[in-house]
Amino acid sequence: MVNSTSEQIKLPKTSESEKLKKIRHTTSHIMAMAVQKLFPKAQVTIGPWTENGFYYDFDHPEAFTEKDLKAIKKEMIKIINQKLPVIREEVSREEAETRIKAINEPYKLEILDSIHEPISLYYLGDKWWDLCAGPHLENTNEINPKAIELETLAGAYWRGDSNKQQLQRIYGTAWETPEQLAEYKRRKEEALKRDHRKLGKELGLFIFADQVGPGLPLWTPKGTILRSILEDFLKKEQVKRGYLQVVTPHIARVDLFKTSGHWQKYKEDMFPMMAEDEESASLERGFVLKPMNCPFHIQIYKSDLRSYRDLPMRLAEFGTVYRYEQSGELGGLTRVRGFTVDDSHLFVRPDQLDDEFLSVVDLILSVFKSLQLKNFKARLSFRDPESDKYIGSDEAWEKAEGAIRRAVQTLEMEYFEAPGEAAFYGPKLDFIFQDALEREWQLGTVQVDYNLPERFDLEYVDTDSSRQRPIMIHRAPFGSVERLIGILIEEYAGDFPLWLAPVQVRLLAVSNDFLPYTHEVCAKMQAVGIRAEVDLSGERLGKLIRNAEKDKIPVMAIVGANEIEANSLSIRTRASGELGAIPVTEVLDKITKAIASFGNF
RNA sequence: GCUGGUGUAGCUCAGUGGUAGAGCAGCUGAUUUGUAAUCAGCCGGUCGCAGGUUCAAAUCCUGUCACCAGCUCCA
Repeated sequence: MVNSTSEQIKLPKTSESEKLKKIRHTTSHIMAMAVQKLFPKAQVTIGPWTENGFYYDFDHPEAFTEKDLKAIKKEMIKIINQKLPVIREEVSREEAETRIKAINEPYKLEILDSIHEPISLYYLGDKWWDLCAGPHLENTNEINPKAIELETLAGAYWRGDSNKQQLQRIYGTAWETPEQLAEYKRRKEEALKRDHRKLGKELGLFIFADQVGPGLPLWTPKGTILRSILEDFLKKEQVKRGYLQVVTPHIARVDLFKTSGHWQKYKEDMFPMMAEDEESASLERGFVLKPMNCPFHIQIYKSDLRSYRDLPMRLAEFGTVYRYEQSGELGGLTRVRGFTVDDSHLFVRPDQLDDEFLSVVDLILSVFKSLQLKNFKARLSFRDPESDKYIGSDEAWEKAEGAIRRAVQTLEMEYFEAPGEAAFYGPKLDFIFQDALEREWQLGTVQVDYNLPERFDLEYVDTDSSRQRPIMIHRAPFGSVERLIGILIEEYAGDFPLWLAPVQVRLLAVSNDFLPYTHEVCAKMQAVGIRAEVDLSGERLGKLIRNAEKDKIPVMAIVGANEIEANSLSIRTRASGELGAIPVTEVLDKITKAIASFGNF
């Protein structure tokens, strides 16, 4: 239940509050000081704020434990109570270097190398200091010891580089008041209840089986309804827009992916090649599970000579791909090893590129609208000019990035640019969503690709009968059906809108005497395509309702003597509670209309 | 892949070296019930898996698998 007082407590992100920035920065320093007091061997590295707190990375030979966290927090409170002034001092690079060398902190020296003047140090009294740009509070006693918490331990690589030393990271949070901290904890608890892994299990949507393997979800009948409805919905939208559905196999010769370049780039991230014998294996001759659908669709395009009149050609497939994700990356439905992409590849002429791109974005936005997804960010994932992991000419990249930028500007979308996030063959427009724990995931994506048409030597015959090269647009509004469902579960907190709910109506008989009528009504509902079921458990009404509520069934229809008398149903919905008796025909009408309009009862 | 944590009945969890427990679910029986739990009985576990230490291991040690948090990666 929503607590009205706690609802009023605002929890600003760090970036929205100067005060919290100072509190968290200073608290992270206090934590580092406490750690070094208790663990003199610990070396300090960096300790920035995060949107909900802060962390500090330490190099320390022994692993910190949960017990250590308690001791560290105690020590922090002592430091706070010492009322140490926080003093800023600006020093020259040479002076900073001398002082860092004096306390033997090699990581800090590296940081010094990478920062620009002015170089500032912050002292906690005269007991401890850190190289830091601030801002900070003026005195440690401005921190409320009851408003801080050390949360969790984790490993983190120095400078985010997995080839470098792994450090120990301590995450903590700090607020202005204990009430804020309590509210923060409460919201974290709430978020945990929305976790799609928990809800997916409770609602019986999907399972994982040890014997099948990690990252390989199995879809139950209920979960399959969800998947199928989503797929059918998108297929209908695609038919309206001239897409052509295709089907391609799950495996292919490794050569296919050598031509596309995936093998060279992602060999380690693919399931191992299947070879007939050792000789074939050594010659890299064999079959692989597909990690992408594009090379298959390209083959279909190539299977015939295409005219400029055939373009744009939009080949679409719900294609299941397999990627050997690192074991530590797997989790729920958001990162799996086998997943289904609502993939399509559009082969277009250069003069069609901008319009096609716009209509793809339009499709994606309309899909999100129907799914009531609002909290997403548009990311322009461009090439990192420093990196050499991309294929293709600079000219092709510039053209592709230009097309994407023109599209978001034409549509006046809010977006941000992310250099280094491009695919190896082209830039992307990605739609980023957050899960219940505020982790970000890419769902929809549109990519402009000049490179694969080149690698596969794609052509069409132009008006002057010259051979021209088409451009490819890769696009997937859902991205991955699995990930989408994970996000939807969390977005809806398990309360699916009527058109998506695996069970739309559950009929509850007040006593077994009324079951025949209940079955009759259920059959009527099923006959018009409503997913209805009768509760046969024979429990009392209170229990039936409780179970239906727990199963998050959107519409409960209660049948007793009164309803049979009036040929009606007592309707109770998850969203609005008791609605009273409504004639059966009206109920059927309302439900079918609500489903058709993606609305509620 | 790396660091740390967790793994006990279908589910949620208790059990720190001495005979494996609870609630819910399931089954059976009684009850025939009007808007979030009717009562009673019964069933249910190689304590993730494999080694080891010990008279004795869910409990201690080693390895392994899976999951969780974070890091790294993500076509």
